[in-house]
Amino acid sequence: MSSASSVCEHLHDAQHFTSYDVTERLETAKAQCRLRSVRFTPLRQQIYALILQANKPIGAYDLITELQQMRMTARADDEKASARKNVAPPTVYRSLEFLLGEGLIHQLTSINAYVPCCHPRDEHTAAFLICEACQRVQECSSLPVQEMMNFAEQDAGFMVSRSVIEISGRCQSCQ
Amino acid sequence: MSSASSVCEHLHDAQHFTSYDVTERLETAKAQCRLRSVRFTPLRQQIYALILQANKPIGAYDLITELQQMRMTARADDEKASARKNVAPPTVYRSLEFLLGEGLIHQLTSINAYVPCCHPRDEHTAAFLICEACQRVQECSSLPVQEMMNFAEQDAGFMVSRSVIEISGRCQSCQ
DNA sequence: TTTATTATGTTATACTATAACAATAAAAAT
DNA sequence: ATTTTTATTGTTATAGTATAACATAATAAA
Repeated sequence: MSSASSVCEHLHDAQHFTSYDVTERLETAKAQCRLRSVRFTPLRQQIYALILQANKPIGAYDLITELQQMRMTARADDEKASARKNVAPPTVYRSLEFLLGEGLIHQLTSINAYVPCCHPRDEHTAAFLICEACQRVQECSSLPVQEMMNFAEQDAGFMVSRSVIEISGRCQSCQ
Repeated sequence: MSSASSVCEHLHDAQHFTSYDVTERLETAKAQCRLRSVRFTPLRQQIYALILQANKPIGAYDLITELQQMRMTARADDEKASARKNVAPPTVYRSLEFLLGEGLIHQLTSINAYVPCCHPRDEHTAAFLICEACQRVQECSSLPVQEMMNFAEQDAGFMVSRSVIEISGRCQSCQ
């Protein structure tokens, strides 16, 4: 069985494809949140957009920096550019929590970073292949991952509440 | 196929068994380090012993605290108990690095803690089942884990350098 | 014994994340 | 429409985890 259908890269190196992708995904996310009647606020959208645009795992404090820059340039248009305040950690951590809860992003615990989810629709246990060279991340929900979970639940009698499956190394194109 | 042989709990709740175990493991580790001609210094032994005795994942700063107490009580015998200095983070982190390198312990990245390895001999990719109720950790090198790695290497063409497979939940006896 | 190497001590700091409370904005109820 | 309630964001402070850089001490090699 080919694994192609169960692997999804988060980086698409053709730039036009990437930007198109972001808009589309944002719209999809908006629709999804409307359906669930949860509030996809401007802040949450901004942070989701930043994660989508990053094209690689992005850390919370990187997001803070980027948000800060967005706000600075936004205020520069106004007269009152002096009043630009800092973005504090809770501001982004709370939105990250929301996005994680809605299944729009994944947390990469082993490298303290976040990536968009490539199948935001359904609940799924995912494994991640993290390339240390090009920073690309492949999200896998393939058979072996499910077998791992089955092993835990059936053979070990374990009731899973959270799984962290993260494999670092070099991806195919970086060898 | 039974999974019993591929699962190893780190907590043995009969106390006498635990203490015996620690001594034995320490001796085994000493022998192993002698063979490899690496230095299993007193500090490293102390830290390894603390991790063995903990019977559950233990954090770096917990180790610092315990080390500090060990040194305080040790100095209390001396006259010069006043000169007891703090144990600083690098002191334990360096020993942890050593123990990880020698395969004597594992790092649980998702909970920032460390456990003894139950098969210190051979190189192995391991998964961990972490019980959030009783804190016990099961280390698994079973088939599904190997299949995960095979999937990454063969299907995805990935060259693995590090793997983090940590599943949290409730173990069989805690449901 | 001297020299080189390895390990530990020490100080400072970076990085990641959360607690607690205040202010604001949106939704629900009246 | 206005009040009341709820949810979100701002703000300040701090907790928790880890490493850099350099000094000292202990061990191994020459």
